[in-house]
Amino acid sequence: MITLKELAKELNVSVSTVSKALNDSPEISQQTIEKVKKLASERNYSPNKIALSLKNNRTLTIGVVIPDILNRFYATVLNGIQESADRHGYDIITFSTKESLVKEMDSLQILSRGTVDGIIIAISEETINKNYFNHLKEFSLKNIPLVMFDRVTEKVNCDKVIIDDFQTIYNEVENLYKQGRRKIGFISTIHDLNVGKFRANGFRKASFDLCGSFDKNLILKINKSDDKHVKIKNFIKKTGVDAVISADIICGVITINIARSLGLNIPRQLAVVGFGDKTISDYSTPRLSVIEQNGNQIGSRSVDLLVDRMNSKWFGLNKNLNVFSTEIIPTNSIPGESKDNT
Amino acid sequence: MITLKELAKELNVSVSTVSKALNDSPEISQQTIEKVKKLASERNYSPNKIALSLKNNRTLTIGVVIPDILNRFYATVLNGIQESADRHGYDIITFSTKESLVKEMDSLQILSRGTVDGIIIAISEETINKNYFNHLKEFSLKNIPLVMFDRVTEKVNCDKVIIDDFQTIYNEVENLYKQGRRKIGFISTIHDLNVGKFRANGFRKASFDLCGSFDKNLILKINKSDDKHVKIKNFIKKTGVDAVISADIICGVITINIARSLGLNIPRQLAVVGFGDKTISDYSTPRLSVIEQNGNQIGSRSVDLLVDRMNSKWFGLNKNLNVFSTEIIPTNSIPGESKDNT
DNA sequence: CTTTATTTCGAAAACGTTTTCGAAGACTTT
DNA sequence: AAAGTCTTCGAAAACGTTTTCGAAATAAAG
Repeated sequence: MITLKELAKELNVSVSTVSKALNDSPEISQQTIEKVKKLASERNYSPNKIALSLKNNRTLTIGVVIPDILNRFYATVLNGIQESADRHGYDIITFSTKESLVKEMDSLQILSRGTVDGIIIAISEETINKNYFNHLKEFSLKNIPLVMFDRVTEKVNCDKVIIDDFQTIYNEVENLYKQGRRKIGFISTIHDLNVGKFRANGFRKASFDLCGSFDKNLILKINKSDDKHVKIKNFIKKTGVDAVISADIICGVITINIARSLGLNIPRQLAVVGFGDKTISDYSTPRLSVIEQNGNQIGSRSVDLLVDRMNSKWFGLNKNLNVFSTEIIPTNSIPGESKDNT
Repeated sequence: MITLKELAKELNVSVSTVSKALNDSPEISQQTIEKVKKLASERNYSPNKIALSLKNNRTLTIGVVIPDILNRFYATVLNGIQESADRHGYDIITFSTKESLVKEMDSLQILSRGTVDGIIIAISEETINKNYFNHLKEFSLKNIPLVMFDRVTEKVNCDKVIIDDFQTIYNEVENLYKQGRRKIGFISTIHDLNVGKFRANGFRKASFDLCGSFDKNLILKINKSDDKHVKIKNFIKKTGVDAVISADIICGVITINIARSLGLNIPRQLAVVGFGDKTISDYSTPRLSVIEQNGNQIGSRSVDLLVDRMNSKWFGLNKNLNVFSTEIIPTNSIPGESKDNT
């Protein structure tokens, strides 16, 4: 790495002159500006980002903490964050907590050592279960901007980006009902998370509102250790559902495959809708109809909110720093062939 | 962020004393050490990483550049990199180039501004097609350690981590042949990449060696704009293959689904093997048998090699800095039910 | 020719650390 | 009591920038 000092020495001028010349300061004559720039470009000089960060108390870096990078949804959000951060001139440094509270605390600890200007986070499953949020609250105190997405909690005061899980599922049930489905099932692998609960609640409420009653057996909870194929097969056979909404996409695809191996025609005898990412719908024949949570947009908006807050922190735009917003990103219905498209 | 200076002021000692006390220097009396540590922990002090980076000329950060974070293989490698970097005490800063040469150059440009100690990269498709590697060669000159994985090129001198695409496919063809398959097909969506070419070559060579001849029609090339479902359906019908190896996993799953919709029994009438990630095999019924390239291990080993090289750079271990190694990570055969398991 | 204004540059401080070196004080030793 | 030895701490430099302020040199004005 070539430094200002080396350039200065070679040109027999001072470091300050070189710095000013490269920044087109009016203090420096055109002649020396050109001289300096010429050598700088020859030597491929570009300013050391670490030194700048130290000087400006600004790293132009965003910290991102997600529960699992192998989860496609979070990868998509990360992708959206990347793109938006890039647009705003920020780099990102990522941590994947593997759903562990300890790892989450470690990650935040590292990030609070001056390496980032702000943080975007979706909290881990363990954090939610243990109901422990002190490590997050500290950031408000330290005055480090924080944005939570997807996995949020009202215990922490900050900007948030979420989808309306309840309403989305509610609407989907309603939609299937209008298409004549009367025995609609719900499959969930994430009933422990609040997003999972919201989705299940949306399902329950819609069932009540539409049918006047609600059959508990129409909800299938699958745990991590369960054999999904077996449980889904039994569920279909036992309940005789004519439509299934899956709270995650994998079970949606599996449901299609199993239903077909049971000789059911899709979507005539069984409609299937999955919650998740559209690209995975390709994996099934017929293609799974999906309710997509727009991960890219969630990531992108999170960055926007964060950048807004960082700017008002630094440049003191007249914004009330104690008022936080919660943004709801709409879901998209991506038509496949696993349900009637109306 | 609380600083040494503030602690020093509050304790009426010098900054150097505080620093030494926190680092348990023998120069400082036990009494003051305790006094300092007490206040430091009260104030939740931890040293500013940026300042340390500047002082030590070491950021303890690794730059990672991948073609697409939405590609599950690269996400898995990134996951392996995360874990291993964590073990070694490094943070990572990530860039996703979207297969674009320009983005790749931009990313490397940013990373060469002192933010990272070393770089791990899989080059983009465009970079390969345009055969342009100057931006990578510069790193050798700048003496920044570089490790390439998966998408590598012999044009750049550095450590590399790859799998043996050729041999892996060769072995798989041989295996299927031994199981009695005589009309083995090969489906590829990545024929432009060198890894894709290696795989195709392995297929060709094995076909030659085993059958003494090679039928060009048994290779199906699918382009991005093609409808995979249609092309694969036609391929199966036209060629009458009794086994299919897919160079990527998505087409493997699709092949299973289409074959079944054509009334073929899997694996009796058609064996299917896919190259890729095992978790996706869950998406098909029967489960796809996969050849897994161990992304986690590829990532983990890349970090190991990089850390090795960074250490020998700083601590001058007697290692020849001009000798680079290429590590080949073995592939795993993950049994599913889409071929005979022998 | 002196004074003033303008142009052009350099010295130094600052960001937060660690580390080298010197100094002051206390304690031993003759 | 003088000289030497520890113990304990502080001043200053360094990492690579930018920026403020002062200084020198040149030009313009009287």
